[in-house]
Amino acid sequence: MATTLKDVAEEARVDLSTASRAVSGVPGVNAKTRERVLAAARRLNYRPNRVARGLVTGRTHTVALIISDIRNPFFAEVARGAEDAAYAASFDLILCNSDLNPARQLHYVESLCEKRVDGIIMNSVASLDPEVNAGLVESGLPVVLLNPGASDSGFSTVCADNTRGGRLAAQYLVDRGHRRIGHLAGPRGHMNLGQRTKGFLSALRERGVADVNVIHGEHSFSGGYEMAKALLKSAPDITAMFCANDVIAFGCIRAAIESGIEVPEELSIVGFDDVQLAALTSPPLSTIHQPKYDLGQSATNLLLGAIARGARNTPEHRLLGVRLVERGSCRDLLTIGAAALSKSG
Amino acid sequence: MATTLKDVAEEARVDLSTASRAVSGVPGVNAKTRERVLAAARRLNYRPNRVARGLVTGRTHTVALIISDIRNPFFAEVARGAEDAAYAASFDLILCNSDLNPARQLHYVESLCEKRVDGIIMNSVASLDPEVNAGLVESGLPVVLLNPGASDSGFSTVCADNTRGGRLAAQYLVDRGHRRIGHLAGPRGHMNLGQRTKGFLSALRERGVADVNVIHGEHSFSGGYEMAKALLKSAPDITAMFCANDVIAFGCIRAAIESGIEVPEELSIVGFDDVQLAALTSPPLSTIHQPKYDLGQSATNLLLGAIARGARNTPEHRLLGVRLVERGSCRDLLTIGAAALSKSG
DNA sequence: CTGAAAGCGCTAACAG
DNA sequence: CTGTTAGCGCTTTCAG
Repeated sequence: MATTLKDVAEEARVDLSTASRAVSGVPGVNAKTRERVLAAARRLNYRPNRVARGLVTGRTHTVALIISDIRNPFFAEVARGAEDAAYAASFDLILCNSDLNPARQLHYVESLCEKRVDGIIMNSVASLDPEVNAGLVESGLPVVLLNPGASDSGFSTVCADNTRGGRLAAQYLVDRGHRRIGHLAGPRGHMNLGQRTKGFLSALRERGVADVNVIHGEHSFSGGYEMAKALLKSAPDITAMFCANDVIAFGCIRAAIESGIEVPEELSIVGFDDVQLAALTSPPLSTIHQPKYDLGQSATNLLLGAIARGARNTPEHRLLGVRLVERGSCRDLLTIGAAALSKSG
Repeated sequence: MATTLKDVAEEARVDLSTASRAVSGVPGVNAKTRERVLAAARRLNYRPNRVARGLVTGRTHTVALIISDIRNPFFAEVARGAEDAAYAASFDLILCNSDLNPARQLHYVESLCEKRVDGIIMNSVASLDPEVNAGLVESGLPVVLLNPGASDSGFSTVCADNTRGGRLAAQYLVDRGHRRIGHLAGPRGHMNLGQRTKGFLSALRERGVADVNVIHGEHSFSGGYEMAKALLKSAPDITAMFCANDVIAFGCIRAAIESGIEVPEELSIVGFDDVQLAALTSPPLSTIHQPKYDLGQSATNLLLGAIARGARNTPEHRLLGVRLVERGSCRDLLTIGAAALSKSG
């Protein structure tokens, strides 16, 4: 069917091995012969078969990215950073959506190993069987985690400073006079979101704020909507809400609107991620910014480095900075004018 | 290094080929022997090498999706539909972002061919070299296009009824009294967006509306922002704007806000796609809904079918329905109250 | 610098 | 039902 290297070799009247050398560009080949082979290849419209090459070299020039859902704009941004880095190095990127489902994640990991991808970037699901995890480490397949990672997981990690982000949110809210606060935390056991919660709560505690309602749920638009509905009902007197990510915050805004609660007049909301559309919601969302594209790019470059090095490397851990972006979703309770206005309204 | 089928065969004291049959689950194997092989495989923690298998079977169980940018929420939705369909069939999905750059798209297509992916789903870039295109068709590699496609391209296509969507937008605006209209069309030569423009303009013409300003640019947030700025300056008297997609519309809203133009009071805006966050902007965006997830899923299933069938099939063309979703970004100029209000304002 | 030969790990006729 | 024998298309020693 397709023309093979053998055809090219015959056409150029050289041995298969010489054709191989010429085509893959290794040094020791006579310039004339090489040109002859290349010409023959062009004439026959030759396309090297990477599968065959992969079988002998043991490298596929392919990496995989396992995330929960590409529809979350945060991950879209990460994926783009990852793909750009992969593309720059002539690698391809396999995209996997796990929905945080351990079974689905496991399926991906196994399938990817069988396909001999050169490396994997993923959010470790806490519930990934420790035995499988150990097997993965032992297999020597380069893996970069997009979360802080269990201290000893043995993998490299790249993630934003979630704890600090959580603290920033707490500080911001408390500085503006909020004392009865809600927190939409997302799924239990999620490492990144969990750190945000941890940082948020500890900063709150340090500031003597004890009245905080934490609720868990899915870290999606509808999850945010549902958590907000529930919390708004069980604790109607809260004045501010910290959402573990922007998409949750969007769901929260929607829930507030439907409940006739004005944002930020009656309820202040802080998100996390600083997704592009955070600037476009009504009101625009104040949120913790993290470098999403860089996260994907950095993780991929780290992975690519490990692959190139070949040998088992000592894990490296990168922590990327965060900052608060102030927009219009929070009210300052300490500003007299605003306070008076609200009391009278 | 990794344990191979040969190891398993030795461990189970059978021939390599028998081990192969047992592992790949072909019928003619004694139940006892099969169990013995499977046990050995488990004991040795055997992982079949799909690369090797791929070399002999000629199938990689991998398909690719080439889009312009995964950060466009429309494509994130499409990609998820595609990945779910692939996952359901035990295929993997390689994600490629072309930015509509012909060189980058070409690079992907060649690289994917060399990697022997089983099929490709993509937005054909008009400027993809016709010769390359022909070569692709001739190669017999299954391809599904996410756009109407040049009549004769020889590929299957799956896309929304863009023309009808454009007509819907025109009708809606005209019915509400708009006569001086702008259109942010996106990049020249883009097939999907081009059809929207075509449908929009022809419906406008049929209704006797001649005063329409069309402007081209990138089909991104910043592209929308820039096109809107330019158009708002050159034709400040327009009362409505049809944006070729939602992301453009978001940029348009931002431009209007910055120019002190109120939406929808002074400027009505209609988008296209009905991206999830269209409901959350201020004001919420009225837009043409298209089934994004289904698009990706349907395209993938079509592709998978072609792959399974093996032989070259006659191209199939699927056109998915659209509908207008009315939200808050358009004003009805024919409503007396509103009109009076605006005149006095 | 080039050719000969071996083999990557697996499947697929073909005999027995 | 199982073993024998060829490869899939390519890289990579090893000689010459």
